[in-house]
Amino acid sequence: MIVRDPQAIRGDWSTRPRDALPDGPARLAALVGAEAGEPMRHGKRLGWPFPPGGLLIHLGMSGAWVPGEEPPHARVGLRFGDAVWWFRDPRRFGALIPCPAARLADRLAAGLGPDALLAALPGPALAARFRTRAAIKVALMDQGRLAGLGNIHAAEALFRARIHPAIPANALSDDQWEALSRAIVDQLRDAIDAQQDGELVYLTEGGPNPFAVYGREGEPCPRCGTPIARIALGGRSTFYCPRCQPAP
DNA sequence: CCCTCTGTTGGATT
DNA sequence: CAATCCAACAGAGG
Repeated sequence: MIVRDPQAIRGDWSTRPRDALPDGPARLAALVGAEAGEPMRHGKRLGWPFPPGGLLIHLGMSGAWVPGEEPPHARVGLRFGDAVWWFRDPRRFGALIPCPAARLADRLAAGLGPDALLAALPGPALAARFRTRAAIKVALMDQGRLAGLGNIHAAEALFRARIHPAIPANALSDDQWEALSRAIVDQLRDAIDAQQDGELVYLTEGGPNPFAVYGREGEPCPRCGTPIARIALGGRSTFYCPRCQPAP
């Protein structure tokens, strides 16, 4: 185990290096020699047992695990046999949280709604979790309502469902909830499939933009050709097609 | 070179 | 409540 940045090791789900665990490196070192168990996921969080210890992981905005030579911005390296896997995280919002194996599952799900893929909800159940006047796009990104959608996949799911991102969540029709329920699952499944035989991880890693509307302001909608629009919702850029996703 | 803007997350503040 | 700011850093553009 190699710790390049002790502040990547946190005591709780925090995006801030200042919330580093004081004895973080020692707590991580306690995992050395343990046999890895089956990793678990809930929303954007990971839990990885190394009984009797374990590790909770959040990649933040820019975190990734990469094998091989030490990359720039390496925070922690874990050795598995001959291979070293590096936690690389330029923006330092990612967190590695030591946690007893017995507590992993609880802490993994604490404060989160159901996982958008593992516990996908049919339309009516989805609607029940979104009784708010907040814009549907903002509500979709609230991990306490539904866990797993961030800025990119919330926008992409709304495009698939043909729903304008600024519509108040509690104003959607039954048909729209049904469409959104399917769109969320389809979006996440397709995104995961694309990553398994490609490397479409982040927009900034070079290569073409793999998304239908995200990051495509002014470009033609892939469905109707209308220029993609961009607005800010909840302080974040949101992309949509003004024709396929009509305003409320 | 310097300054400003933007960003894949999430929490606190206003 | 909804909008704004902030954390921390890099890259792009003026």
